[in-house]
Amino acid sequence: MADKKVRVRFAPSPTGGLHLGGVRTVLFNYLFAKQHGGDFVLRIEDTDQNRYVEGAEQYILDCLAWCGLIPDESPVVGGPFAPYRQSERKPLYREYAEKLVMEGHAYYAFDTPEELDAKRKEVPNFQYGHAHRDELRNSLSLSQHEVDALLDAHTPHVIRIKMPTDETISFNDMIRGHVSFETNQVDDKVLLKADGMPTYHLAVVVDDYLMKISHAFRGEEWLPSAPVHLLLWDYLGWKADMPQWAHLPLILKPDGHGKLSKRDGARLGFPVYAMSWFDVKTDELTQGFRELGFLPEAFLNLLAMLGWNDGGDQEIFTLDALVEKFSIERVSKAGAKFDYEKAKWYNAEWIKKTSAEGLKDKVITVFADKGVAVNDDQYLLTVIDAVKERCILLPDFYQQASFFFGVPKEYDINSVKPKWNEAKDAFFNLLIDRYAASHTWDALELENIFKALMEEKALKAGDVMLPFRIMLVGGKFGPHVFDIAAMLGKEETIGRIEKALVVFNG
RNA sequence: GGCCCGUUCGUCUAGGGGUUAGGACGUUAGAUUUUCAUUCUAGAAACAGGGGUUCGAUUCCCCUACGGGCUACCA
Repeated sequence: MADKKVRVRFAPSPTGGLHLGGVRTVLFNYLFAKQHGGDFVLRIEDTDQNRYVEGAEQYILDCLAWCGLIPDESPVVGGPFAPYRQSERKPLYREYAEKLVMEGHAYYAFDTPEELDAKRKEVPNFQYGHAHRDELRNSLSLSQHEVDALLDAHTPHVIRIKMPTDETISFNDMIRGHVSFETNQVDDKVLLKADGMPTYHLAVVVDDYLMKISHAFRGEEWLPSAPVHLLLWDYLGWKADMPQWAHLPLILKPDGHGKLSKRDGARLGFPVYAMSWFDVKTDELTQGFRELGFLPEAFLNLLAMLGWNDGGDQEIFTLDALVEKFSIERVSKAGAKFDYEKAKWYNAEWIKKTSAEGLKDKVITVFADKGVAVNDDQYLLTVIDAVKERCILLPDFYQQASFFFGVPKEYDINSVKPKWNEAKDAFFNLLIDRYAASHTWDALELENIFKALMEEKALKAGDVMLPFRIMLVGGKFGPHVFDIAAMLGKEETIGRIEKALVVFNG
C-alpha cells in the first residue's frame, strides 16, 4: 500500500445544484492528485432513484469544466474502471452484500418502514443495533426456516451490517489525527436497499476498492459513518487496500450557525452554487458564482483559502501554485463561515490581475447580454485596461464601460442642472471649437486645451469638470475624463458635448 | 437525548511553553484622485471559562461552556 498510485475521487449524487463546499472538495481532491501525479476520478453516486434529477450529471460536468478541474476518468470519458455510474454497477453490490451475510457480518432484515417507525416511537433513542435487533424481523431473530420462506416469497428486505459489540474502531484522519468510535453506539446501517441498490455505505467501499482509490477526502458530515466503512473494508478482506481518509471541515453560514445552504444565499444575497441551477420541481432558479460574474480562477482561489493556507501571507494563488503548495495536513479542522465580502475581494483581485486579452471574451459576453455589440477588439482591450481596476464582478464592466460603446442614454442631470448657467454653456461651445481645431488628440493635450480655456473664462475646475464628465459618461463614474475623451476620439467627443448641451439647456 | 468533531480579532487564518500574538477581508482616520474606484499610510480589533503540568501557559492535559455534524431502505 505504501507505493500505491495516488487515485482520488469526487462522488456526487446527481440531485441538483453543485454547492461551493462540493467544489472545494473537488478542488482539494484535484490538488492532491495532481501534486502526486495521480488520477482524479469522477464517480456518479446515483443509487437513490427517488432523488435522481435529470440533467444534474451534465450540470456537474459543466461546473467542473468551468472550474478547470477536469476528471481523468468519468462517465463521459470512461476509464479502466468503468462504468462510473453506480446505477450501472448495480448487480455488483448484491454479490458483496450476500458475501457479508454468508460470513456473518451482515443479515437480512424484513421490517417494513411502518414497523420501523413504530419501533422508533416506542423506544426512545432507538437504534437498529445490538440492543434491539432481536426484537425485529431479521435473519438474526428469525429461524433459518422462516428466513428461507420469506426469501422464497420474495418478501422485500434489506441487508444490514451487523455491528460488533464492545469494540473500538479507530483510524488516523489526515486532517484530524486519531479518531475513534465505540461500535455499540453505531447502528446496523442498511447496506443494500429493498430495490437492490446499495446505500452509500456499501457502494463507497466497494467502488473505492474496485477503483483502487488511495485517498478518500469528503465532508466532515461523513465522520460518524466512518466506522461502518472501516468495518466493511475489514469484513470484505480489503483492509490492506483501504484509502487514507481525510474529513474536510464544513462551510458554515456567514451569520447564525449551521451548514451553508442555498437558502442562505437567497436570503443573504450571494451565490452558493458554482453555476446557476434551475430546479424544475420548484420552478426556481438559484444563481451561481459563474453567472454572477466570478472568474473561475477567483472562485477556486477563494475556495482554497476557506480552510487551507500555506502558512505564509500569500492570499492569491493560481491553480498551478495551489497544486504545488497544497497540503492536506494544513487544512484546518474547524468549519469556516463563508464571507461573501472577501469572496468579492478575491474576484476583484483576479480581474485586476488578468490581462485585457484574458478578460476580453467574458466582457464581450457581458455586453452581449445587455444588447451591446462590440466590434472593435483593439478598442475593447483598451477599454478593459482603463476600467478593470474598478470592477469587482464581471457585470460591472457594463456599468463602468458601456458609455465607451454608445452615447449615454441618460444624464445625471441633477448633478449639473442646479449650477448650470450661460457662462458654462459658452465655455463648452468654445471648447467644441478648440477641440475641433486641435491637431493632436491625446489626454494630455485635451486637458491642456481644457484648462487654458478654463483660465480664460475664469472658471474653476469644479465648475466644468463634472459637467464634462457627465456629457461623456452620463454619470459620476468612470476613468479620468480626459482619458475617456482621448479614447472616444474627436468626432464622438464633440458630438457628445453638443448632444448634452441640448439637454442641459433644455 | 446519544455519539463524533471542533473553539486565536466581526470573518478567513498564522503562530506556538517565554512573541509588541502576525497577515488578509471588512471597518475607522488620513494622503492621492476636486467623479468614483484603485493605490498608499495609520488605527481599532482575538488566544471561550475553570482547573492542572510548569519557573512560566494562548500553546500540553482534564473538565465545563459554547458551536457544528450525525443519529433514513439520502448522499
